[in-house]
Amino acid sequence: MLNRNRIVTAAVELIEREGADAVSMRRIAAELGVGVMSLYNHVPSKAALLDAVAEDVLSRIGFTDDPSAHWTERVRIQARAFRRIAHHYPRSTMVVVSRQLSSTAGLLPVERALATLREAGFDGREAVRMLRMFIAYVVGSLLREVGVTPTFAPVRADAIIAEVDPALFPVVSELRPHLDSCDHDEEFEFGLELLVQAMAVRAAARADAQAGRGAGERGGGRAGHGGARQ
Amino acid sequence: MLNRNRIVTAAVELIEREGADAVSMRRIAAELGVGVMSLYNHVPSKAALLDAVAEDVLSRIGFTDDPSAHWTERVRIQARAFRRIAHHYPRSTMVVVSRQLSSTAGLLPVERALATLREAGFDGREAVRMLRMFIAYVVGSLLREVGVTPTFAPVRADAIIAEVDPALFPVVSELRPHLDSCDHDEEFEFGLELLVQAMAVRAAARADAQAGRGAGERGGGRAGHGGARQ
DNA sequence: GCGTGTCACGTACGCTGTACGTACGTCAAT
DNA sequence: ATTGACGTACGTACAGCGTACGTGACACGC
Repeated sequence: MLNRNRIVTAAVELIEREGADAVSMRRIAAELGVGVMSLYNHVPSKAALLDAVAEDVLSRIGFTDDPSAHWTERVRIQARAFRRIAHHYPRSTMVVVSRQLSSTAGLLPVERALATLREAGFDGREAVRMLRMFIAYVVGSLLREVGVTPTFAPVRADAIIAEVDPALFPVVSELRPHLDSCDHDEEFEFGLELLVQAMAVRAAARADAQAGRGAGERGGGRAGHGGARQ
Repeated sequence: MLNRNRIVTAAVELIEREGADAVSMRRIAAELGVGVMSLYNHVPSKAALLDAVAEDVLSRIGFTDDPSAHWTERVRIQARAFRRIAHHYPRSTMVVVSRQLSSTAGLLPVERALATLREAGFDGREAVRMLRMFIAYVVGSLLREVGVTPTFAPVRADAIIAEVDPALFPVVSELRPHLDSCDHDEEFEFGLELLVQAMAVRAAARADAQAGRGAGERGGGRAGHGGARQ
């Protein structure tokens, strides 16, 4: 018996196996051993099917939230959970990312993330902003890692190796070794840590401000801010 | 006379006017008043044409680099230049982002960015990492802004407004006003500022470490770090 | 038995990218 | 002046696409 779930699963498998370009209704139908039009009894259109694929992948994000952990660690864990899924379904991730989906799938991650941020001491407005910034970073990173980089990220290596003119691009030329290689895990963790620390500084600044003016001038967040601005 | 540039330009215009889905070789040919196959005298395939589109858009990034400005401000300016282009060619930006291109177009931005980061005091390895992190954030932000959000970012607003169950998603439900609205400029600047500050803290920490151990324990970046970690 | 629904299917239409053959310039060598 | 090569534009043709539509097989409450 054909049903929506079987179709979506077949689509995900096909995407991972042969890439998003290989996906066609005929191909999926063949994969399932049914006629093409039978699919349309369960899925209104190909676009809707791809939306369902995105939703499906997103819903697979595993949550092992540990409420006893420090909020900074919980943020890291959630970011890594997202990333793990993307690595498990790399090609489908591209579908997720390049598709505007309006469903409530993946709302659970948002709920958890916002709760964590509220716990960290941010008000609603700030929590949402932090979340959006975080998602931007994670999504951007995945886009690079998963192979569909905007540009120049891990760089095509060998292909261009001799093409860069040191006179025109001295810095790029000098840093080529670092540009050519890219340890995705390290890079991700580096940015993650930077972001978490930045958030923590903000949180500390908030706490200071709320704790009253008296001790407000102590070193911590304040000095960090000053150093940053000048 | 037909040539590659006219074709690429027509493609970009068509994408912006009617969306990437509307792009077909026949459509572009019609737009230029030529036969379909004539295009193939100047462009090897549709995929190559889209690569050319990406390259073209990327090369339009305007650079008003001000070497006299503080490096933090230069970072902001470069990020905003990237973003401006994306807003000028929103639909083409999606093409840029969802396409692995290996050309050296857009290498100039990289050169400038790396130079700026070196100037800020980062070594090669760190500069590259900072750049990658930055690109990830900017690209992720643009993906959200340009309309093809991975998920839940500005949220489809009205459509879901009643759908969220406050019992299941208390925090999302509570923060709905903030989730529904999204001032892209503000959000972008918020994340940008956070990142720049985080980078500045890192740079300051580096400077401290290099300046010798004696004054290493002074307030600034150090205290900021401490606060962040605990 | 008989409507009424659901589900798988086949056919058909208009679209796609592009391989291939053709026809018409222009330029170089004869 | 004639010839040949070459580059460019074009038309035709083919395989594949998404999907609208109609048909037939089966299960159900009456």
